[in-house]
Amino acid sequence: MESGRLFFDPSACHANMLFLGNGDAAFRGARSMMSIEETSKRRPFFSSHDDLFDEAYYDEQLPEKKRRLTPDQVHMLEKSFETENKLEPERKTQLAKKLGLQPRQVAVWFQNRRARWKTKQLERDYDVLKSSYDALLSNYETLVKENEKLKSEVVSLTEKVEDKKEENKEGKSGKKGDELGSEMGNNVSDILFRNKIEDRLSSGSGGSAVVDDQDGPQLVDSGDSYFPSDEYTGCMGAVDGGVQSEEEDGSDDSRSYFSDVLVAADDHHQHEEPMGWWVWS
DNA sequence: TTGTGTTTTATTGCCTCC
DNA sequence: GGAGGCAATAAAACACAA
Repeated sequence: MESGRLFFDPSACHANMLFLGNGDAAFRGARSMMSIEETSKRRPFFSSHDDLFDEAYYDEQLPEKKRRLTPDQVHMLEKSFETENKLEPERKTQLAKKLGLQPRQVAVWFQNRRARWKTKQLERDYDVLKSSYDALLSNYETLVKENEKLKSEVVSLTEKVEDKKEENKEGKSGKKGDELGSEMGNNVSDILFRNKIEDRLSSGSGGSAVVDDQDGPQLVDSGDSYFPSDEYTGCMGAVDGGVQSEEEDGSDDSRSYFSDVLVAADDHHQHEEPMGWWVWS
């Protein structure tokens, strides 16, 4: 990208917090003035904060290349980032003074830190979505199996009914064929009805929405939500607890990176209930 | 030691907001 | 128009296996 690079000059910083001044604009204006005749001399990174102001060192090692911040500096920046991930000018100046850095460096650090946070957030969002998808898929597969089972039950009972009808036609039964058929039919209805009730009770749902083994879950528009709320909440609760962790929120905006998109999609589908579970607090 | 992959620091250009 | 944010990118610093 760029042909000439600019390097932080700690000696200049030491002398006067640098000619760049406080603002990024000043930096941007002034940066073209800086030359980059680099030396190949390098120094690892500061081993302590005091090294920053080790004049003797800079006298012999100028100019400097890019170097890492000390663990202490990083720690303080992290703490500051945790409380607020955006940087007002005053705080930037204060932090810079406190850490012996240029305000520009502090600003850049925050910018990069926000980018890292965002990347992590996307990873977390992906994990959440994937777990959610897996749970739904498994639920769907269970329902499909159950559906198959019930269908075969219906087929076998229907066959029995037909057999009985046949028997009756041949006069081997005391009951009339129509009566028997109707009786058996009622039995089938009873079984199906009971199954339905049990299904509702056991799943806690408002009834299975999956009525056919198509390519995926199909919504039967009964006026209910597509996903039974308690079932879904339970699922997401588990997912949520499992995935979020590792990295601090570090911001007042610590919600799912996808939440806006999902809510937007939700609106688009005229869904009445907010998909609150996409958002962690 | 060296090659390679990852992380961190910094720059550039574009965009938005006031 | 200036200030500041972000995405994309460069390049130094670092880690680590071979």
